[in-house]
Amino acid sequence: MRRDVFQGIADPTRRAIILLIAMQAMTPNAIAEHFKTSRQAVSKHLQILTECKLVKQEHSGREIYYQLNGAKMADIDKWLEQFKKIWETRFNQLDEVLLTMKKNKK
Amino acid sequence: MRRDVFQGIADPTRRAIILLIAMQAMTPNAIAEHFKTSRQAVSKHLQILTECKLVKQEHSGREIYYQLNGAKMADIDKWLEQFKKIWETRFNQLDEVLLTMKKNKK
DNA sequence: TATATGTGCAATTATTCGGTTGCGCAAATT
DNA sequence: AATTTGCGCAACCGAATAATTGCACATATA
Repeated sequence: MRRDVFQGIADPTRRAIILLIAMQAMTPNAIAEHFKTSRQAVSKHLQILTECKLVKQEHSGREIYYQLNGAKMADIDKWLEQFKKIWETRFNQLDEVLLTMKKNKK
Repeated sequence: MRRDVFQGIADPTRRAIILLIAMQAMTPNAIAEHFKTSRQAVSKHLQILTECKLVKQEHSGREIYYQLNGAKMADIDKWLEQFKKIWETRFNQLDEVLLTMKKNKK
């Protein structure tokens, strides 16, 4: 299944997990302790987060530390950037309109 | 049903709709023309976007113009801000570590 | 070696999601 | 007044989602 970042952050539990491991890389068990759901459920969320590259694994013996992939978080920022540009353009157009009005006035 | 912004932007069609009306407010029919889905399907997406306040309506006779609520888009930006702060803190801590190492060296 | 621990994976279930179709209603058009 | 147009709403359907439970397997620990 093809996942994207926006699907990754859609679930509130997953956003909480992201926030947790943003501060410190953690194992599934350690993460699960912070929630009232089972470890397996957390593991599934981690799988989804891994699929959309929001999270990276680091193996250490039998433990697996999950850590946030900051670069992928930037994808969201990038998407938002689009709208900032659109709004800027809007304002520029508004400026032009005002300028034209001013010209026609005199 | 309680919706949040992240659920709103989770679906690719909805993101496309958001982008469309970001440029110009549009009616459901006009929006639907840009996709291969039915008007009713688009209407459902608009309903969801309205529920999470990402979109506002403006009635004009029997037509309804949907426009983007930029303020709500900022919610996403706000959420991302958290992580930027966490990362900054991380870097500051790294600075401290390097500083401590430097001190111990001499 | 036997046991405990950390993990992923498969099967199951209830719920939600995205879509279609059909309908009713109010506003425009004829 | 009759018809067309734009819209929301409800019923329905197949697919995806989130969560639970049970299991298998590798790595520590006794």
